[in-house]
Amino acid sequence: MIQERLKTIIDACFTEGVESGKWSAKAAGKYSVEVPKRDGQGDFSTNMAMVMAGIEKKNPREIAALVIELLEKQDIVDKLEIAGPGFVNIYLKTKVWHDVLQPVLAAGDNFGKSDVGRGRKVMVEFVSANPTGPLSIGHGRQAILGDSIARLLEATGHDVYREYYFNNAGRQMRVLGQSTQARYLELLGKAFQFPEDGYQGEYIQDIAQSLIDEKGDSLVGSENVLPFTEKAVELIFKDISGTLKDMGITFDNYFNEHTLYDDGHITSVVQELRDKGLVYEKDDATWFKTTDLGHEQDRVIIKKTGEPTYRLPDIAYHREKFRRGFDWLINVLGSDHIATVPDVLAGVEALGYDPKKITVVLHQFVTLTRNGKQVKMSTRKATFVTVDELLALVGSDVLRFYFMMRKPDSQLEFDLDLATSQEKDNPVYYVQYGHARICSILKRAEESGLKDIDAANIDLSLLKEAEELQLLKRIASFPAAVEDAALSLAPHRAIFFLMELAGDWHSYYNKHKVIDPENVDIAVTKARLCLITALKQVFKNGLEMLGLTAPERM
RNA sequence: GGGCGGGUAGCUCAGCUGGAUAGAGUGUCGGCCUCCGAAGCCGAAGGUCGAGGGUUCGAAUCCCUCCUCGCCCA
Repeated sequence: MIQERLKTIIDACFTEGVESGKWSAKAAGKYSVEVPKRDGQGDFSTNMAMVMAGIEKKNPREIAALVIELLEKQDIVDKLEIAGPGFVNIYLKTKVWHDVLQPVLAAGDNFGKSDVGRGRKVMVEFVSANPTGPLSIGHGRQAILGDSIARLLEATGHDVYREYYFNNAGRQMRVLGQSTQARYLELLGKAFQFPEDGYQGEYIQDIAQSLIDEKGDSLVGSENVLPFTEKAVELIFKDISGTLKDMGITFDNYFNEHTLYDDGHITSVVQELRDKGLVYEKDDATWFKTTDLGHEQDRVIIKKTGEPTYRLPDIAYHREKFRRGFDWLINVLGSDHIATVPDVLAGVEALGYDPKKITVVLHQFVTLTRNGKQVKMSTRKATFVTVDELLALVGSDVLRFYFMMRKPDSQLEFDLDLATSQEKDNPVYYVQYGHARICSILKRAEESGLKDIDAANIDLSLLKEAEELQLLKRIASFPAAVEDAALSLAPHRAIFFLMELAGDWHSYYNKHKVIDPENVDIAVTKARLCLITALKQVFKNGLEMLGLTAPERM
């Protein structure tokens, strides 16, 4: 909130400098206003002079002196200095920082939210796991990543729609049905043949058992695998959505690939591409002429068996997304799906849509370690750890926090021993404890008759400790941090903000008393209560924005 | 062979669109509870930012080559 204000002021000074002939307009938009990394370099600094010096081949420190001439007239500015190679360090009057509290308290639960995304309709597609078994740890990362991106976009005013895309037809499903059928027969003591590449997880037995509970042995002679497949899909989906719900994740829509066939979108995509001369037949297969679109080779879209490859429905699906009126399409995918991306982009572009409106967030895998050794996972062999198991061990907050903590590009190592045996050292508690600690103090304040603190009648200039100013600055930077995390599709940055916020608070707490029974300076106490009330709001908003709880007691 | 993503402290990882003396957590070592909650705080030690070259006032960040790990494609 302060930084934006300062940026506006600096931009005005830049323009003034251009108009008065101090420098040219070439550096417009190229300089930045930043928070310096270390103390003693101002509340903010700008590299404007160095950028201009580079363009105009002049001495940066001389230009910096000209910049200072313009900035020192600004009323929020306290002190200016030229530093290092030509930075202009800016110190603001402390009143500026005291003034941040009242707006925060007035905004309440809305503090940190913005409307930069207003009017922008965005779909986040994620999870999209076919119903062949419980969600694995990799799906868990994707679910949490996608959901937290969606939440951040909502917080910045976007109109967000969450969608889960799946396919319950095809070979995978046939094998699932056959596996269930085999277990069904096995449980009834009949002869059975388990498919060679069948699903070996115990959940298949559970599904078979519930079929027995419902229909007894009436399906023993069935040559049709469909009843088994349908039951399996039904129960697995129920399980998946239950798991998602346990993590606070819901979808606006589950989109079945099959509707693309039923509604004729598959054939119409082929026809449309054919009309554009981008489809031809060769070796009994149908090809998409991606070489015309700058790719290395053409791709098969319909195999000689008549079955489409995955590319075709993917293209048709994305055309539907565009047709449904979304301005921004975000696909959260595991890095193993990277190969599908270029074909889809080429497809929608050929169909006349703008591929730049699609952003693919690729995330690397989760590696799981137990006893210091990596655990190998496979869905089919059922040697995986499920999200359900992890949730039972550590709960939603810890799992979400851990999975949000890393940027998508990084492989994420999830140490089972650490998550289970050393819960107390978990960073999520560090942040939540910060919130609980404030609640505890506020409760105590209330018990001593200090309530209904009204910022308007409190002398906030009494907040002059270095730690207090640090907290005020951190609080003021919250909206920008949210916006940055949201627009960069990087939830981990929001997590880091919260950890830094908690660090500032815990340090302050250990150094200064909010309520000091010995030194009963009621005015200072009131000012500090005002500060931590605002701080509590930031903790709460930040945590809840990311789907985490803000506990009052721990 | 090609594509994508990694390689930063003992370990797990931040480091934004190139900025000042490269950071956090954890681990190790040493301190802090008569005091608003010690799930906390303070301090110390710990680095050839995978290697080499280039671009420039300035490179962990951008470009090239190579090494290495993961995933995908042929």
